[in-house]
Amino acid sequence: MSDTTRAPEPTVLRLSRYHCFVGELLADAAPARVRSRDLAEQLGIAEETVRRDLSYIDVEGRPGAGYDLGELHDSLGRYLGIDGELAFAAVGSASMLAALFAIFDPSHFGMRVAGLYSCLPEDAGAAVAGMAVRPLEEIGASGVGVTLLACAPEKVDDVLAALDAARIRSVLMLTPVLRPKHPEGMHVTYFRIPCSLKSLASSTPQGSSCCAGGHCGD
Amino acid sequence: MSDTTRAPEPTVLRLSRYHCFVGELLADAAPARVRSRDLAEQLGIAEETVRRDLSYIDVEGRPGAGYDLGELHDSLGRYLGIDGELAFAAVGSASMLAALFAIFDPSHFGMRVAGLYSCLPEDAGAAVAGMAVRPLEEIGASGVGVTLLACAPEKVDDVLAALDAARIRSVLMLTPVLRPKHPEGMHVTYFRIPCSLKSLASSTPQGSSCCAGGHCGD
DNA sequence: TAGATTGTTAATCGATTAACAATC
DNA sequence: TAGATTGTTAATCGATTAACAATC
Repeated sequence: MSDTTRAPEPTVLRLSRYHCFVGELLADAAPARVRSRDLAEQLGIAEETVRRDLSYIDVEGRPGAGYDLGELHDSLGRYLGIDGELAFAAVGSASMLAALFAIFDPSHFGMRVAGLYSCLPEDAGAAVAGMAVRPLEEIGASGVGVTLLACAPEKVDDVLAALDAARIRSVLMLTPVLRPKHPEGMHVTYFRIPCSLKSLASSTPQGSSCCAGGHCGD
Repeated sequence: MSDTTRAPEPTVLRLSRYHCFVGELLADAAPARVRSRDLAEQLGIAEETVRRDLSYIDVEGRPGAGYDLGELHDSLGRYLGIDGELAFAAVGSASMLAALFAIFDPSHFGMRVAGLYSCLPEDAGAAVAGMAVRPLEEIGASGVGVTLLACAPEKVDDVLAALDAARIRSVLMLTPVLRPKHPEGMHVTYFRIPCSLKSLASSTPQGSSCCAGGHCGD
């Protein structure tokens, strides 16, 4: 029922999980409706949490019958600022990009690669998954807002500066660096591989949980 | 001052960041002491949070003079269950492993690769960074507790089952899958690349924040 | 209508921040 | 001692869970 206040960060992360999940249900020609309980069970969270989360977006559930899949997917996408497919750029060596898209198929999640970029001269002319790898300098022309970054650690500061110059505000950072030089106003999500491995070392054997993350949420 | 209760998840994640950071300070031959304020500034958190976090581990700060770097590092490592270097295994194609260790040097974070494993027959005999890539079936012999997983999505369930059989309790999962078959009692941290990219799409241009999440914390 | 599930308010839980006495 | 910073208690903040009236 579209709460006026902005959803908190953990909620936004779950909303994007619902978006992925509902998108898959639609592709699978599943029943036309889902209940908060279904979502909750599949994603391992409480059903009250699902309803509370959905209260931030503009969708009407039907008491007794749940939510219409199509409406829910559209509304989630609208809230997340995704118009149809989410376009994003990726930066890294050609071999990193190839390895990455071997484990992550954007089309499976309703996403689309808007451009591939490398800062290595030897990657000039390379192609990954049928797409040309361009020099990083050209990223400004991509018109993209979100970027996945997996370059060598010593290049991170330069790449962030280049992304900032290209007016890219949002970056998902896979390369682990302790203290990157953070351009003003840029929103960077860090996947801290070493930190997460270390914190796993300490964890008592129990059920799952996420990143993100912090940010990550489960 | 070593609180008896177990530290909450967000705290554990920060403790592992302190461990990385203090480890780097030690390697840099920095001054022999740090104050909670220094840690807080460098990692972008409040200094009260740092002190509260450190109250869970067995270290004594000196009022007016902060913490001894060596003591702090040892105590953090002890709490996290890291004896010297943290050994971990990595699972993925040889090309994925090569790309990964090009952006992430474990030795820089006080970590050590205990073994590399692939489930692809064509990777037999391959080597990455001077280390042999072994068939996944041999992972039981590694004796390792923590594993980084970046295999193809269709292999995820099989690999998780193999890790479970090898008594590995903790996994950091890089491959995005909506609903992996989760072996009982296994602790899995998910880096959800598509979800994080989607939630970045919605984010208003502001300062940084983490993962993973969530789990990630900043 | 009866049954089921939503949307929302109130209660709980947990983590972060503030404040300050203890102390090196 | 005076100055600075720790360790801890209390206050705040925010998110999750529980409960239930509204409603399809």
